[in-house]
Amino acid sequence: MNQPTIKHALNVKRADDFAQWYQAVIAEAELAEESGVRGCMVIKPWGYGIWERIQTLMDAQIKEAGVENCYFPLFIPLSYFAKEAEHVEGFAKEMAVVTHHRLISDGKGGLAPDPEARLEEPLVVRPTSETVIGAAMARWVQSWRDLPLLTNQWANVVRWEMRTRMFLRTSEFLWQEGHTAHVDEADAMKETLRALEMYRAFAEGPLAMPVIAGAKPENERFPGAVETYSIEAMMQDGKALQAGTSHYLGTTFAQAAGIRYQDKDGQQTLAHTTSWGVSTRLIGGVIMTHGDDDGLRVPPQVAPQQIVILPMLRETDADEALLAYCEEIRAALAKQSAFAERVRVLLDKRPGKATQKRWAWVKKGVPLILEIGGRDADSGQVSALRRDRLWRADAKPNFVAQAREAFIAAAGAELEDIQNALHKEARERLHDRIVRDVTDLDGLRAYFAEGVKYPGWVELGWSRPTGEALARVVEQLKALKLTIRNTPMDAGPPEGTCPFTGEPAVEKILIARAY
RNA sequence: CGGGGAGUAGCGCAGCCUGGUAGCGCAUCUGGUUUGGGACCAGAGGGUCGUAGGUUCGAAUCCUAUCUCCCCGACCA
Repeated sequence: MNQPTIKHALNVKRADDFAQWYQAVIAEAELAEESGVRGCMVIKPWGYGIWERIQTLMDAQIKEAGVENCYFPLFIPLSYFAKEAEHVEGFAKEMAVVTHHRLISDGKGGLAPDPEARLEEPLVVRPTSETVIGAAMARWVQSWRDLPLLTNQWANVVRWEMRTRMFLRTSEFLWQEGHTAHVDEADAMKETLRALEMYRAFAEGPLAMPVIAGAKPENERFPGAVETYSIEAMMQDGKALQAGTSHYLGTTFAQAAGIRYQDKDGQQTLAHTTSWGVSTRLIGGVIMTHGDDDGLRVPPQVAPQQIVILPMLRETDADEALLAYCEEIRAALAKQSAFAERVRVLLDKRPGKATQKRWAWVKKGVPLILEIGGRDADSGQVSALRRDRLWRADAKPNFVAQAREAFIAAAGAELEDIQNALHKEARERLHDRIVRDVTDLDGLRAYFAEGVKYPGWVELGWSRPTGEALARVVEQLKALKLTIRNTPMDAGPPEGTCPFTGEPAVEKILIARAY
């Protein structure tokens, strides 16, 4: 018996070369491309459309929480950074610096910075905005009545990374950074955890990307933070991706910027601040969570288009009637709802065969494709292809012919079903690949042994060493190319002893290879 | 930033060693034949060979510098 062979849309498979597959998806789905500038990318309409969906949905949630959007400058005076030693040390190695404000001819037909136009104080291109927002907060906060002060900005930031990967680590990236100031630790911590929970729910919901929320170990904290929390997602190659962070900054930045308020007793008191963010890295997470050997699969909630209609044009007089039929269906679908929003549907009228255009949309990962021909129009039907169930057992595309009205009525529910199916698949993978029976270093070594292709994560109890003792643990793990991801919020109490120190375990941690 | 690899048509590549008018496949365009599931035939268009210098009568090819990308490492809220 001949097993039918599926002819996949990509020529690189995940199992053969995951890194190359990742890049193939980005190229073939037209998400982004190289820009000619080191570490920077051009985000193309389909990729940016996903980012806009992320922005739209998350911005609503940020506002729901009472946080207001602002915009702060791209350029930060160098002296702002100098005020907080730990913070500047954390970012010093990767900052872009503006030193001149004018160019002159270099006499060889080119241009060069004008030595006469050197800035008295260099400006740093923001790697993050704690310092400049802190300075503003110091002006805005006078009284306990001004707190909490809840701000957010959507912006680009620059970090001069040594090694870049599209969406995962680029020199310039887009993000949202929330910055808040509070009267005390309790209120600031509450906000820190609110943001973390917002990210967790956002990843699990609109992105259909299961994550583990937890506290970062001391060595992975944001420079200047008292406590850092993260959500960690598992990619299909078993590596962890830090997909969002939330920091309780204590009074570190309040001290540096002078964010003080007069409390109810009339005392000048330092505010407690937080910061939290997610970035275009989320798109990298979506790719590596949901992509398959035919390209991307975009969760319907963040898909720029949820349904694409491909008329089977034949360059005859019949085309006009077919397009009219398709347009009726488009208009009817656009009135349907999914996820409490209008369905986003595109009638792709571009000339060309439906069969050719289909594969472009498959690679882009649009959740539903409708191919409609004259016979469908005559019989009042549509042929629907779900991106998450692309192939039939006989290795042909899994088109399902349905009565037009029935399809339209069920379209919203079907999109929600696709969203759930993607989430379920990813959630099962995550849960299957977190192992809990590894209790010592040999076990770790065996689990993450070379040649084991897609390991997952290990959850184990440890004694939470600090300082030098923690540094030794980090070294040991580094030798195995492993990192501590976080202490899951809901892991429960640990048992036994710490595999690193031999002391009683006090909490559970996740250990994984990471992006 | 260290080690390795690579930049030639939109994409994938050959040509380079041994210098002599730029090639293949896919895609694109035109015509024809087909067409309810990733069509076929014929013809055509498209390239400052990453960039800048140098050697040479002549450079994709040799030399130098530089930019960008990929892999490994270091680094990485």
